[in-house]
Amino acid sequence: MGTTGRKVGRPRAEPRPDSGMSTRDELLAAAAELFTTHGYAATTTRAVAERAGMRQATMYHYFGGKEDLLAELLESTVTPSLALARRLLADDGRAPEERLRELCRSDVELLCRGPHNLGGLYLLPEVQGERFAGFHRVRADLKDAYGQLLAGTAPGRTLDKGELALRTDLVFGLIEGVILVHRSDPDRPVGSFASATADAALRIAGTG
Amino acid sequence: MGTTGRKVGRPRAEPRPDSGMSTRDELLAAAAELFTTHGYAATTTRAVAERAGMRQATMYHYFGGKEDLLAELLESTVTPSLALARRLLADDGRAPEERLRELCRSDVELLCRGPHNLGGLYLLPEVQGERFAGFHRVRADLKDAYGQLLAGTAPGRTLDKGELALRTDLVFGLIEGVILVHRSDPDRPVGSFASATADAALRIAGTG
DNA sequence: ATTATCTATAGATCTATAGATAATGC
DNA sequence: ATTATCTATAGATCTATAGATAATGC
Repeated sequence: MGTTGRKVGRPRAEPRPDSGMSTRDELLAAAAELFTTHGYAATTTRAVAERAGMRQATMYHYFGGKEDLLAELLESTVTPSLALARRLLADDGRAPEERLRELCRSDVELLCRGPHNLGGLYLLPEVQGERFAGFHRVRADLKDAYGQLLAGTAPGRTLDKGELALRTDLVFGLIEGVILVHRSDPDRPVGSFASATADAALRIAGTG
Repeated sequence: MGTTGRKVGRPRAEPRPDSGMSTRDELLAAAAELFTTHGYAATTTRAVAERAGMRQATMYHYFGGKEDLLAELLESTVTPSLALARRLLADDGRAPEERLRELCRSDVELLCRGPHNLGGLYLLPEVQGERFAGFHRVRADLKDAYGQLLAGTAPGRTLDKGELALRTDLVFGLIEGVILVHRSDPDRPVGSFASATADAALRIAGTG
């Protein structure tokens, strides 16, 4: 269990310095990079495996196939966001506006940080398939959390249900739209952009 | 030149009622449907051709390959939008806010109307490739038009260049984000949604 | 003995081209 | 003669499995 590479098993055909990640995580990282840049269907299992430093067939020791890689990546991008949303919903001590702003800011950071545009996975057409129901459930829960925070935001005026749902969609759309903005300009400084987007979200919410 | 189908050339193996469209347009329509639902790489030339009612090889009589189909579809979705933006920019008679609102509303309608989610083509990862430089140029021009209208919108306060660019990105991101909103709820009534989105855009622009 | 990896490959595609064919047009 | 289509196919993949191999662990 030292810091040097695992030694059990046949050695790789083309050895590499230890990345520190597990082989499984190396495969996920390679898939993330290739899926976001070339797309899911255009990425071959061979490309993923060799980017991760092994031969094509070896991938099947860790994953049942390409779909499993995408499913796991998708859920890993949206799960931390839902966790934060739940914490914020439970936090009575702060004004709903502040909590909504923080959720927006954090999500923009999540979508824009990281080596590859991981958020870009949302854009893949394959994601619509019900093979990825797990992801869709988590995403729906997250959107629901946005809606609840947003509802608490306008105590003065009463918003009817339809109006509330519409504003939730617009705010959620703005945040997910960030993926496209980030794709067309990946080098933008993230921090100030996240704050500005959160401000814009609050203006859409109606508490400007 | 009657309204009945063209008769020249070998008949199709599986005849169909005349759709009224040219064969070329039938191929484009088939490609639009399949690209938006299954993605570009996952769509085979055979699938496109057969959806359009002919055998795979016949497609090559009309297009050089799959890429040509996507390039033409992409440009056709963004070109009408740029045309409207240019008309609005030239129209001194109306307030910039009103013109920006109309551009936003029209773009949301364009992205949401139509049989398939044509706007969904923007989301395909392949689109980033420089093979589609034509599309990117038109899209950049469109974004520029948004920026110019937005600049005219705030005559009171002076926005510095960076602030203006940021707001343009946010407004443009909101509009393109509509593609994602529409994808997750395709049956929403478009008209009122377009108006609401345009209002939200103006709030982001700073002229609420 | 267990493990992680390798090599090899069957079977199933998919794209693009070559060349034949069945209509109309002249 | 021209045209739109067809059939057939070469060549290039790609996925997933079978089975061998080269390490460590006991």
